[in-house]
Amino acid sequence: MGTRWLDDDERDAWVRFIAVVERLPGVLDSQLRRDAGLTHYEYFVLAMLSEAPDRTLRMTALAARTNATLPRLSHVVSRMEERDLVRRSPCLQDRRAFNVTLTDTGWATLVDAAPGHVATVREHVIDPLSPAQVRELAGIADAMLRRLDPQGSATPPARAPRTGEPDGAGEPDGTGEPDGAGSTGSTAATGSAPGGR
Amino acid sequence: MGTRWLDDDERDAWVRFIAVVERLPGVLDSQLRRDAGLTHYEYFVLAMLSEAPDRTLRMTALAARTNATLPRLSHVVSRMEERDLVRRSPCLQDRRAFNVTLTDTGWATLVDAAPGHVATVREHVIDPLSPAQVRELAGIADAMLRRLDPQGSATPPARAPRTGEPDGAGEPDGTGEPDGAGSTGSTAATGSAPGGR
DNA sequence: AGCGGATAGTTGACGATACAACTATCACCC
DNA sequence: GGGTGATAGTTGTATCGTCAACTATCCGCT
Repeated sequence: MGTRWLDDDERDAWVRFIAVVERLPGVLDSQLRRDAGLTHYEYFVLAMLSEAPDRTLRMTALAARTNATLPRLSHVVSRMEERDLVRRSPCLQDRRAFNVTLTDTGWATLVDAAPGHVATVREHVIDPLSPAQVRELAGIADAMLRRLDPQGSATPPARAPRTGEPDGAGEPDGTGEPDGAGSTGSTAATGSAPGGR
Repeated sequence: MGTRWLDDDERDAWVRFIAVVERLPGVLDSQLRRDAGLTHYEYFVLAMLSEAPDRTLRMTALAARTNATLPRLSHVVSRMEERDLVRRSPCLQDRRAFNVTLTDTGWATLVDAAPGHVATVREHVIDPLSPAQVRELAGIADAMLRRLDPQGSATPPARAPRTGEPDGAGEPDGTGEPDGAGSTGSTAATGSAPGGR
């Protein structure tokens, strides 16, 4: 069975796409590192936590939402814990598990970093595209994700919570909102994160 | 001046897109590492060289085509040289510069690796898309690339050779084709590379 | 000539990631 | 009620990439 090589359209799309995939992380990392002392991955961890109920997520769930492996997340969380950006606490329901919570320092760091980061994302990704292209891109990325992430663990806030529930699933505190900053703060933190709800 | 946050369409596109950007390299790397003992970046270096005239490119040109920094390329080439995949030789026209040439071993390694790699690219990137989406993707990636790489150094084979000409620009040997395998081999090597000419 | 700034590339140290073990707990079930 | 397999997470090592010097060469100018 011969290999199905890429035709001209396909090769053209692939070469450009892989160039973006290779170059974009470096751009995101260096802007955040320079302006906020964070890697893009660390930023994303903060953003995901900021949108979670009670600003808390289990390691496994956080790893899935941040598109990373568990060992990688574990190392990153250890370093972030030393900088007081997040805090680990044992999960009461499952003694193998840990919850990770955003600290006030982490929240402040995120709010600080968000405008510059969003500007970078706009400059390099969103603004060069027409509104129609932005919608196309969502569809295209979604199609790829179904192969790259068959469980759909990257964006679970939309569906049934199959696994990785944070501690105390039925938390008494009904306000999903973080204290203090109100909805403005939440949007700021989001920056590059899913629309939560 | 307030930050322009992302609206719903934009955030949706961004979150899915960044998930692909984060996950895809790992998938490409582990397939190639498992089946051919190469990283994706090393594969790409081999592929770019295989399409260059005389299978040779200067460091700077190769770095641009492979979307990498010069220090990174330098380290990678050193390792690949030890494995006899490529060879460095001083550039006669410019004594600061070096040419990198694909060896026969490197060519064979590339030909070996190509089918599996292309299959992976198809599975995760191309085949999930409709033909129309493939064309859309080329346009979208192109628009982003104009910001990420304003000089357009990623795909220069189409335009004027502003910099980084390989040694002996007017090489006597007129056949751009590698020896042996003919056009089939060339296509195989291409795999994930630009259509050269 | 020869000086100054830019370009080509290398090197070393450090930081971060992947991968493979390993521990501890859970869930099932016979 | 104890064994078995799966799950949650950590840790150590080896590798890879980035960043900041540093060397060598080239180009333009006076």
